[in-house]
Amino acid sequence: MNTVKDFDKKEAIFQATLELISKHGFHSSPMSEVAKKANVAAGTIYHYFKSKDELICALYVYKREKSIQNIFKNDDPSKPFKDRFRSFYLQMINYYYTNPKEFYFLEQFMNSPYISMLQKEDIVRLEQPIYDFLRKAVFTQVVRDIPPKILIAMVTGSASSLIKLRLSGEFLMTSSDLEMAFFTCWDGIKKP
Amino acid sequence: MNTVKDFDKKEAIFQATLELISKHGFHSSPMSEVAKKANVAAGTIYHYFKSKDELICALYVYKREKSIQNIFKNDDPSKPFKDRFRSFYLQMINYYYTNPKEFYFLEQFMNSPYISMLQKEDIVRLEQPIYDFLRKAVFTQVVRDIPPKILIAMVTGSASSLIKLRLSGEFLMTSSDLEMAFFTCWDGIKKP
Amino acid sequence: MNTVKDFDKKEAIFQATLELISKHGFHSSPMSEVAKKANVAAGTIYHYFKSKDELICALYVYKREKSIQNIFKNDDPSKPFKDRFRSFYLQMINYYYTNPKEFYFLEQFMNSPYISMLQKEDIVRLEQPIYDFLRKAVFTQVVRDIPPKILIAMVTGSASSLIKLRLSGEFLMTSSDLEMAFFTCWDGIKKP
Amino acid sequence: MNTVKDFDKKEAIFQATLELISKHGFHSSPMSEVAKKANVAAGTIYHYFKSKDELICALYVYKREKSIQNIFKNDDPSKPFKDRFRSFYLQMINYYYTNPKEFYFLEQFMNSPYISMLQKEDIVRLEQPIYDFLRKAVFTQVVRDIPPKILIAMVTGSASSLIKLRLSGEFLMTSSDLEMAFFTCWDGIKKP
DNA sequence: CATGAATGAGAATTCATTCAT
DNA sequence: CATGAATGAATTCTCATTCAT
Repeated sequence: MNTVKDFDKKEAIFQATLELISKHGFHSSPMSEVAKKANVAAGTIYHYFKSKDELICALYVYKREKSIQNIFKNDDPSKPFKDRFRSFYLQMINYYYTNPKEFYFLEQFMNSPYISMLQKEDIVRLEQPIYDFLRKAVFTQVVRDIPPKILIAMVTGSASSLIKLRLSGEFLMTSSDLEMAFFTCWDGIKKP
Repeated sequence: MNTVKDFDKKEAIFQATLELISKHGFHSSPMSEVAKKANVAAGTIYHYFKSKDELICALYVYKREKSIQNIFKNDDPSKPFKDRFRSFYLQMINYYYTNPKEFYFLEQFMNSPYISMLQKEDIVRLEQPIYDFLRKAVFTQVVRDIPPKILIAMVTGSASSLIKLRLSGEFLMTSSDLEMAFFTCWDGIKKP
Repeated sequence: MNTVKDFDKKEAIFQATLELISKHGFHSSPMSEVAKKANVAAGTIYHYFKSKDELICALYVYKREKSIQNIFKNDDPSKPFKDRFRSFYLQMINYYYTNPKEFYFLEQFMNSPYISMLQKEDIVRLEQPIYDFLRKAVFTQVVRDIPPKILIAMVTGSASSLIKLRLSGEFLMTSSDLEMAFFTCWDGIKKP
Repeated sequence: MNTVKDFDKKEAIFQATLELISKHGFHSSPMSEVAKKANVAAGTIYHYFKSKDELICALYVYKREKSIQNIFKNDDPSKPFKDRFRSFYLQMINYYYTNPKEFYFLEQFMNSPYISMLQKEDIVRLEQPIYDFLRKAVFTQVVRDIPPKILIAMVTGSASSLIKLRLSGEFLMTSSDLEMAFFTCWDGIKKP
């Protein structure tokens, strides 16, 4: 009945799962460890989620939604698209750079068989904001006339790789590097 | 009994592992299943690989090397770089599209904690061909003056996402789509 | 709030337990399911019964008593014993045939280690009506001079098996079949 | 490969399961206890049986077959049916009296939802010997013209109850009691 | 070298029971 | 009295790995 407490527990389970999986992977993150880290009993997890798989999928949807929201939070539709895209692109890199657990978890999920457990609707819904963002730009002729799906793939794919590189620590990325990366991306997708 | 047979067995184990993991993921691909699919006894796998982790890492190195070789197999250094890059980019997409098991396995590996089990040298060595390819282009001023690492990330990241999209089957990619994708990438990285 | 409601709740718990156990067995009938089916909270069950075992035992005693009462409800001591026995035998078969949940539950209980949790007195008391019924018949020499316990066993054992057969649905039992079954039993136990 | 050893292990698992379940019931007989009692590792059980349910069902089929064989082992078709039936009936009581674990296990199984997990063919096959035995007697007019299924039910049902009574220890059954029980049964089923 | 039965630690999950509200 | 979230011990089952043959 206590919604605050409920929220706290579910949130704690999410957080613990995120931390463990982002670090150790799906199969080295036993429910017992999740429980311990979340300060709940193992059985409690099963009040909130039917199974480990369901917990993982729910966490994906939750974290995916949250990051998309965050990435678009400073979007100003009144600005020129190039500026909006710049903000989007850099914010994406920045958000995941400062939230590496989210990043590692999401990437792991998207590149594993788990992704195929999601409902088609969920996948579509999660992608919607980016889809709309880029589709409108194609429509208004600011951006190359390519199927938005392809645009999304290329833009997010290149960003993901950059984030991975940056997080790896093997390469120190300056803000000038990021600026160049943005131009590399932008010059590719803008209407030639 | 002889090296040929050994090779066959090792190859069979690799193939079985690839098929299982690409489809079911790391966990959900028990050694007993690998053995069954490879037509060898479970214990036999341990003559060729110290552990499951080692098998998986060896498979990664093996398949990574093979795909890089394949992607560069038609590279003609005498041609203009733009042509070479076009061939490289489209061949990458094509190779993984026609070898989805390899693609799914490699992506899963690279986005999981397994990647950190590899030796630094291995990682560097595997990346070397692409690194050299792009570094030279930067050096000869055909391509934007960006750290090659960043270039690699952006190019391969966008290609990966395209392959994933294409393999998902949810979007039918025509050769004209691919051509546009190539230009999108090229216009981004070429010297402005 | 009041005794009526109490009665209702206890009854609802009994009914839910009966339905679940008769269908799924003792394990596979969790208290949480019982609670759900009875429309009470899990904790509420523990106001009426100390434990699951106690609930099950109480349900046995309750349902056993009820069925014995029902089976004897048309007994007319003024009639000849053969008629009374016929009515008893056929009513037993009929009662359980029309109350299969009760039957399956009672049989499961009696053939499981649960039966040994009951107090000796309870067992004796539950059996008393049948015991008296048959003992008197032995005494008045209408029935073979066999220890009543043995008579009870044979009569109820054959009836149980018939009910099981009939409930199984694999054999359609006509009223003439039942009549013959009665004679088979009667001719066996009557004074030769 | 070692068939003798294999046999020993499977047999040991069967024996351990029988002892535990006959005494404690299905749900108080954990696989870990079975393993301990059988002197094998828990995992070993799963080499022989896919699941606990399958183990239990296999044990039922195995023990059922064995007891039927035993009950008929002294059957002499050249003798008059009455004698054969007497031997059958008393041997049934005797066999289970001297093999109480088998009896308790079989009864528990047959009166639980487990029975419905068996294949129809298995059930028919297991019953076949008794069915043939009684059907022939009906055919040759030695026994009442009742559907054999009903005969089986009545005969085995009464025998089961007698065995239960005898095993309970609350009633000391003499051989004269058994003789009377036989006549009670026989006089019921014989052609009047 | 090859086998595959056997191991047993460890994983996911269940569920009777409790207790703060 | 009633609730049902929370507990955590117990249970089933999996699977990487070993080793006698």
